[in-house]
Amino acid sequence: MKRRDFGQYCGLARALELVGERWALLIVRNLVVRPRRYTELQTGLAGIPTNVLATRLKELEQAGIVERQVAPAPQRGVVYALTAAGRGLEPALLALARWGSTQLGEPQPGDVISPEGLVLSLRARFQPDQAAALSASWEIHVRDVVMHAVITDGELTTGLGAAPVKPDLTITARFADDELASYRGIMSAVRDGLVDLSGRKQLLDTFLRVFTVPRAA
Amino acid sequence: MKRRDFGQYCGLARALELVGERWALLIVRNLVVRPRRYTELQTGLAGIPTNVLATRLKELEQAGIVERQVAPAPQRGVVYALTAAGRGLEPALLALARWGSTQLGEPQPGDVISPEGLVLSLRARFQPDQAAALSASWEIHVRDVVMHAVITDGELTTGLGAAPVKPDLTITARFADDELASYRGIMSAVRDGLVDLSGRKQLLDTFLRVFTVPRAA
DNA sequence: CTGCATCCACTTTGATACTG
DNA sequence: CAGTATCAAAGTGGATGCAG
Repeated sequence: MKRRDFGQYCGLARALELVGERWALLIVRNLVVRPRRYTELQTGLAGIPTNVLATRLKELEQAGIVERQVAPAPQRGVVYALTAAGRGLEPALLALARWGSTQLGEPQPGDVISPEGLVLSLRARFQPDQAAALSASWEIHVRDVVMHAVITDGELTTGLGAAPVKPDLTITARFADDELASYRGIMSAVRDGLVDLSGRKQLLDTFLRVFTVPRAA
Repeated sequence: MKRRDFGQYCGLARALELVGERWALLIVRNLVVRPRRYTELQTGLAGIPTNVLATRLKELEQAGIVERQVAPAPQRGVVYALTAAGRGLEPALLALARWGSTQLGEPQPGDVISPEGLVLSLRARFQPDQAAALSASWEIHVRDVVMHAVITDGELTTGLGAAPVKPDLTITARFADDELASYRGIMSAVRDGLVDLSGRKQLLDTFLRVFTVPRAA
């Protein structure tokens, strides 16, 4: 059951042995946002074969990255969650996402955007220096996806669903039916005013500043 | 010749499509340190099949990550180097290496340590806040590997070979013949004084401080 | 319905041999 | 030196089956 090692005593090689296989990091990406059931992962990862998902989950569990929890009382089912080690992958995920987003061309026909991808983009684009000592919260609605970004004293938390407390500003992006609601698309909509706002509207500029990577970098 | 896409318009997915295949990031790792010829990569990546190396190099070139240069006058041969896009992968490489190094157990029999792995470890472990406004240079000798670390006003440059200018301190680590000269091994040797020094010996503590990830993190 | 396991065609990888 | 050619083994994608 052991994948071929690289035979190097090296952090990068080890990382690739553990999460370098196809689909592995995308599974971790979805679990970073929140724990998920098997079928949620399956539908969220549009296109992953079920046997590959099962295999990866076993390998990731074996590696101590994912934990298989049997949900207790109400729903009772299997829930997959990241361990502390798994959560430790987030900086690497964000770094890869930042680089990859510079390599994104035009969306191909058939491409989809997952809610988790949007949350990851938000985190990847966060500019800590722009948010120093800031406290503010936003809720973003785009098609049927709702996500939130809360900055407390410069610290960011994001996730899917409504904000945990009433957000300072709610942004609803309007999209044409045939338009892909990508992160860039959302930011363009915000820039061009193609949004409905509710709350402290002056926080729209702050949003743009805090979640846009400056040109120079 | 196109590898199956993930079908997601997402930075992470794109990154994995471009450099997610086996051996790809290890090739990039070696090229980050310096351009290499085909055979240097082959021997440096102990264990990579030659057809896989050839395939990866073509894919990476296609992706605009690697550049194939025909060396000019004296040696004339093929040299592979990273493009600007390829160099942009370094933060992601370092983040993965940092995580992976927390997942390194004991070295397996047969494991090797590549010089490039050591250089990457040095960069991955660099603590910018500990080096603020610092200027110092070290040359590290370990077995037959020589590498250098130069900090100029808080900015780090590292590489293989002797330091570009006379280093402030030269550290030569002593290792038993059967001991693996890993980064951890080197740092232990430094801590335990199992080193020969030449130069400003008080820079040994600085070295440890600047290139050791603190416990808390 | 959820959470997989099995089967099969196809692709990628590893190991080795060989060539301009 | 810088690869290509060949072939077996392993991994992946897609469809389907099935128990709790």
